[in-house]
Amino acid sequence: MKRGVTDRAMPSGQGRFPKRVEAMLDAADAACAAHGARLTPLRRQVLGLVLESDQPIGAYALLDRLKESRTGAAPPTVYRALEFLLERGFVHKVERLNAFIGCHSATAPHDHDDHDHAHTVQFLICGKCGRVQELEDESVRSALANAASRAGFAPGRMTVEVEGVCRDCG
Amino acid sequence: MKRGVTDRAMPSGQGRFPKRVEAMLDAADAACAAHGARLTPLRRQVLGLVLESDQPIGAYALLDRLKESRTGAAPPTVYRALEFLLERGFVHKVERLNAFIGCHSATAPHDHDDHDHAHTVQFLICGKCGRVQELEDESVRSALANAASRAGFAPGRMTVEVEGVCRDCG
DNA sequence: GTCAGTCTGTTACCTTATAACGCATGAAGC
DNA sequence: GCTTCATGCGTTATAAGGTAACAGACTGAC
Ligand SMILES: [Zn+2]
Ligand SMILES: [Zn+2]
Ligand SMILES: [Zn+2]
Ligand SMILES: [Zn+2]
Repeated sequence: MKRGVTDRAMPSGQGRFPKRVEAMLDAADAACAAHGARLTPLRRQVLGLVLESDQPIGAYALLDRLKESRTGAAPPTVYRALEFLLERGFVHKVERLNAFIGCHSATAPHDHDDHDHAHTVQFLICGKCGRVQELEDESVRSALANAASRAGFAPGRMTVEVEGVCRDCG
Repeated sequence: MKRGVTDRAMPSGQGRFPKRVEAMLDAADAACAAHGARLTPLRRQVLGLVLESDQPIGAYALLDRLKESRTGAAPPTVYRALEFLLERGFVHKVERLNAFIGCHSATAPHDHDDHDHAHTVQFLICGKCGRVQELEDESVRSALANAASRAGFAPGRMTVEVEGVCRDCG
């Protein structure tokens, strides 16, 4: 199916997100602009969908939502957008869940250009409610960096995921 | 295809592993016996295949090897064996790679009944050679447990995976 | 031997992710 | 204007990872 110019000029899904999400999207947009990257309508929409979910969301669940407004959406559509968003640290992948979650520090209004953070992630995964909380604990990071160094290992991306029971579900 | 009793009595793949692997298999067997668990021929074979690989190995790669001697092998065959082996801590899953690796401390001759260890794993993943080294760093574990507690989170299984460059590849 | 529980074979299917190709858009240079 | 190149996306097809469900075979207890 061919798509006309109007689809670009007036992307569906635009403006549909709650205010708090739109604010984060604007912050992400600004952060992109500052680095010569482009938060295209598609990427913005995917990021919005991830951010409005209070739980990690799978790629195919995202795809289903995308299809509501983009008739041509297919797996590569969402995976390519996710690739960009992961690279920039706007979203993270929860490996244990094969699902994606928005990063609140990367999309904070005061964009702290924390590009390294994109690749050093710590999650607390509640096995009851399914919600995931992101940590940024320096003692964990440094303990891990030290342990790696002691093993003669040059550490890069770090994934830390703890499954358990959150405060609300305790 | 139907299989006779002879296949059980003389399971293919038996005795085919290198000595160091057979020693670990015997240790695992003993550990199972001590807990009333059964390291069946299939489970032993799958564990042997995982252990003889010096890299993490995927479920379907295991399946391919299994098929060489077990004509009826299908995905559930290997996944069920892996489920058992994961539960007992004889193998771990590397989440970032969707692959499985043998645990050397769980299959050490002097079986230290480290059942908790099954669910608290730390890996150093070399992005060049693909090999994975397992850590058991207490400072990382405790830093993570503390961070979780501070967040009101009751920690359970912990997954720590660091991607980088190993000593040999540095 | 019979029974219940466990383990495995077997079929079918679902979920997650990527490869490959080509068109559309937009900026850069002539 | 017209080319040229890079990027983003649509589209099709397929790879890779994982489970459900049911039935038959085995094991150990009675
Ligand atoms: Zn983050
Ligand atoms: Zn919870
Ligand atoms: Zn281990
Ligand atoms: Zn290496």
